[in-house]
Amino acid sequence: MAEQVRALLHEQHIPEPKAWRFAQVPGEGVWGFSLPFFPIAAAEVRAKGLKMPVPQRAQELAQAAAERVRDLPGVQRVEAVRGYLNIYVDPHAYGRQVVDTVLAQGPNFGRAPRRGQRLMVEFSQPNTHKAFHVGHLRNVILGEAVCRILDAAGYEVVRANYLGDIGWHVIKWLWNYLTYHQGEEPPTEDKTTWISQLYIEANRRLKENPDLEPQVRALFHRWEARDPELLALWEKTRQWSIEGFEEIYRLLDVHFDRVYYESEMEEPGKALVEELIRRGIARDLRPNGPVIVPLDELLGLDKETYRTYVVLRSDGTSLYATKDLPLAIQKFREYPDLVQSIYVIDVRQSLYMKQIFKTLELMGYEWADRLYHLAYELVLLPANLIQEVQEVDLEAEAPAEAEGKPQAKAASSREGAVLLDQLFQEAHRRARAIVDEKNPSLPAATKDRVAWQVALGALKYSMLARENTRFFVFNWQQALDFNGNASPTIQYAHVRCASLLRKAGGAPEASVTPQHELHPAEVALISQLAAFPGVVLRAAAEYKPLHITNAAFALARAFNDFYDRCPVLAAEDPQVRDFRLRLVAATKQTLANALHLLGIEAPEVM
RNA sequence: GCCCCAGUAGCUCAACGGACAGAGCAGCGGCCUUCUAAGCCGUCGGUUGCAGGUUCGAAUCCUGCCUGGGGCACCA
Repeated sequence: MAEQVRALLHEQHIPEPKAWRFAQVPGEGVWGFSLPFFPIAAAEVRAKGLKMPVPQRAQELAQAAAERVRDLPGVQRVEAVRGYLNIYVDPHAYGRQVVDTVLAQGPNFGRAPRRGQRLMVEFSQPNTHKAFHVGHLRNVILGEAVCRILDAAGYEVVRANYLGDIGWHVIKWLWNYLTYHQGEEPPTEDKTTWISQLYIEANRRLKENPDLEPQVRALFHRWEARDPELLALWEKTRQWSIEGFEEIYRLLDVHFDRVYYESEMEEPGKALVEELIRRGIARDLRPNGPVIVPLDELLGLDKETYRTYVVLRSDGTSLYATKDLPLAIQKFREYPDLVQSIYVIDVRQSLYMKQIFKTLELMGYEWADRLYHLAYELVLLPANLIQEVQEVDLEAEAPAEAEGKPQAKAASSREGAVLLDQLFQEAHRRARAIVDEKNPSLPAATKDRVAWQVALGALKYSMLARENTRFFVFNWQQALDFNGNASPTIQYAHVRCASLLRKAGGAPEASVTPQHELHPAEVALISQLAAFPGVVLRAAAEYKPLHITNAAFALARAFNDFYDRCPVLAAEDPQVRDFRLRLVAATKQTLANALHLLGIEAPEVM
């Protein structure tokens, strides 16, 4: 269709507008192409020196084009309005085509052809021997959604995790365990909470009694000396942590293809630092200073840009910075064909990430320009939760906020509060209460399952339905708001579709061309379906699940509107009924596909 | 001091340089003997932080400023 119009315009020597939009024309209940003629008009006025307002010339051009396009096959109506050429296509043929496409492609609707390109997404990156809390949740949910979206956009995605399995926090935990909990085992369920309690306890003991610190330092030396007994305990307890994480990942429906360990990067990292020094990229200031990569100096930049990258402590012990270099290299060694290596990491690490990338570039790795930092903002805790946090937050410093200032505090890794288990249980409790209220006749087991689908969906959706780089202020009410622009609205639309299809015994398999005059609600719904594949590509290109949540919500709203206005089962004309049933089936499929990209389940009943 | 991000309805947020800046929540008023009311409709609500600039056209791009948050050598 677009091709035909394009060819015709070309034939008639009418310049072709640059921006092609296939969309509903504002205010109209039908759809078509919308072409603005302003750029051409502007160019013309400039070139020929016409004394004429651009909008007027645009309108003239649009009108001229309209005359030519009018008789094309498939074109139902053409109009030139305020400089736009609107070409309306035959809604019956188009409606059938959209519905047929969705139903033919099924779960693949919205999925692009395979590109034969692989990329890696590193996300989650929890520390072992520590809590996993709401602050970590956004990372996991975002990372997983981005992976699913990239996969749908045709990439082969390698999901990578990077476990912080060593460092002072681990040593502190081990010290507390050895000294006060020798021989204890975690519970079979919710290991993470147990582990995190021991960590909080370790911090409390050390804060209350700083004299104990030499014990911890002594333990660190035993670690450095690779004391076999300590190593064995470390491995065992680390495994508990990992099992705890797996519980959470299972619940969130997240998996990883490759797990890297921080502890494995320590030796290679130190070796790399030596190489950097040898090659004159790094400067060794030991023992009076650290090993640094003076990036701005090396690049001859007068203005502070990359600043100075510290790669090794003055005492020779390693930093995160030491280990991130070999990690990046290891990834490309294993997967040389990666077209991109994405790091889902807190926006505060932006400068640090740039330093890593630049250093790798200076080292001559040709893939350095394929590294990408996907930044996201923190989850904040509002004032009413801070109190709760502080009760268990014995490591963080007391907040010194002024009176009257909006109080929000980052849910940083030091804080134990709002653990995931607590959050999930509360979410489930609330969702279950609503299921009981809305649909009391469901069997208890079904109610329970639906409550999980709704609860997790609401949490995931609330974190994805905003710009990655905007703060997410956590509060129970909003995170678990089941109305409006939230996942239950979308799930509910899916349930309504399922219900209609159940009652009808499924949708007709054969293609149906609607003969009736389509209701504006039907047109709007079909438009939403047609837009979905484009939205997926855009979400992938920008790494923004937000586009998917917006599209899913718009689709759910369009469906609810349709549901309210257009009888399906009760339609008098069997052909209308058949077409609408197929439309319902297509909507159900697209809603399910969209929810899947967000990692959210689509219930059959709720 | 340098750098990054944000500032849009009372609140939380959308909006590919394009048509009248849209949703949800909260408020008010309607719609369930009829396909699940977790829904739908109506209504109220805006000088898109300020001032310039570019453009036929700016919430969007550029410059400056204001406000808030964050980052800047051995934390992770």
